[in-house]
Amino acid sequence: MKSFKVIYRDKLSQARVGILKLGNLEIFTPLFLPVGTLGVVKTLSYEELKEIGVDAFIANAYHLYLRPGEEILKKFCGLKKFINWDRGLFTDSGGFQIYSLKELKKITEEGVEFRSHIDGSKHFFTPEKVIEFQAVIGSDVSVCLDECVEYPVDYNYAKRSVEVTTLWAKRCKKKFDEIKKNNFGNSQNQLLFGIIQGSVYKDLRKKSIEEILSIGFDGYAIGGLAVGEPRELMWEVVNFISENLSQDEVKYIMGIGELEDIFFCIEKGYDIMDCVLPTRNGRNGQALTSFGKINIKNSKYSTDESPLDNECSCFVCKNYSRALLHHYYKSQELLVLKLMSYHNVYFIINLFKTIREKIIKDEFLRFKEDFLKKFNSEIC
RNA sequence: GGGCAGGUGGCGGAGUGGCCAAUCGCAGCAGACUGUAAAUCUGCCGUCCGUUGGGACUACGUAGGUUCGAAUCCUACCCUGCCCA
Repeated sequence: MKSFKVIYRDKLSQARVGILKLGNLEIFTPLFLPVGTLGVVKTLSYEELKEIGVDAFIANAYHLYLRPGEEILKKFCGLKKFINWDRGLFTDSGGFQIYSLKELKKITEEGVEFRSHIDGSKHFFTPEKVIEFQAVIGSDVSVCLDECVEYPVDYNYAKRSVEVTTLWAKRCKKKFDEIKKNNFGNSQNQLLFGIIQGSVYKDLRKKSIEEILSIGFDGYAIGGLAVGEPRELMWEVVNFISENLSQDEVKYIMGIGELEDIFFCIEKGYDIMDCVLPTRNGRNGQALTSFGKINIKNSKYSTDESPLDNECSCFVCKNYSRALLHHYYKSQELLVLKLMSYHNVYFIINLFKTIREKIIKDEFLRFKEDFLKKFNSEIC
């Protein structure tokens, strides 16, 4: 029983619209996942996420392991029950933390030892443990433990990380099947995605694709991109991977969130992406608008009566002027963090919705061109 | 009227003869952020010139003085706070 089905393919590009089945849920792709590392999309309530139209978000196993921790999640029968969220939930394995917590980790073939960024305590994560813990979390989609390497990284190290990632993927898959058989965990229909690594080296990407594909997963995630490499290089790799991955599988490109990159990836046939940018940048004062990005901290907005984006219909744009948001930001009024996050998530979720509509009408490429032209005009 | 403490860049507050255009914090100005150690981080922040190295000018209450050299020492004055009368 396949959990993913393409329902429409763009005639002019590889963009497609699909349906991802997560238990009883049916979610349309291309899908954008806001990031809710600790089980919450920072500043936003679950009611607000639903109001915006968020179908799924992604939480993080490493962070949830440190707090609230396994016991609490077991007690509440998983994260979805704990937070009372009945839409989609993805979890990341902690592979990204191998990259982002690089001073606090020690990696071996067996697994990875983290020193907690909270109290310095040591924790050893094996592929099996990460799978087991994601079962406890009860996410709809879990991912394998992988080694996300930084950029630049030398070829030999990248090669080794591909090997480790493959080795771990096999162990993850084995543990996952075991868990399914024993009916362990808090998700009846959890899926497991494999992760492809290989940095910017095409032969390594190819090797990783072949190895991960041969293990066989419910979907395929692409990791290790958008970690500092030049955009052109990233696009080249994105394109290469797309050409070498089966077009029938669901493809999840991890960590992508700049609008130009989102359009590029969708055009190349990727179905799912996630990013902290709408929320993090929102908290840092940046708003996405139809006419480009604006930084609400800038003094020029102190008297601006217009909304963040006069083409946006979110409640923030209906009720709050740029001047007011500027005032809140300058006064460190906490409400602004929510308002900015809300708008940005709304903006991007809405954009994905429009993109799906445009794909079905074979207007994706034209829409992409028009949208980016306007977005880069920066007349806001 | 007397005593004590003090007056430093938009504010707070270091400095107490050369390394001082002056630590630091705040405020201000701008930039960054791509599977969140992020309500974070970085840069600028006397004026003018220079892409950089740097240069010129004006400045530590006011006015004088000592000194090769003063925000720093001396004199007078002005002002602020506290205490006494």
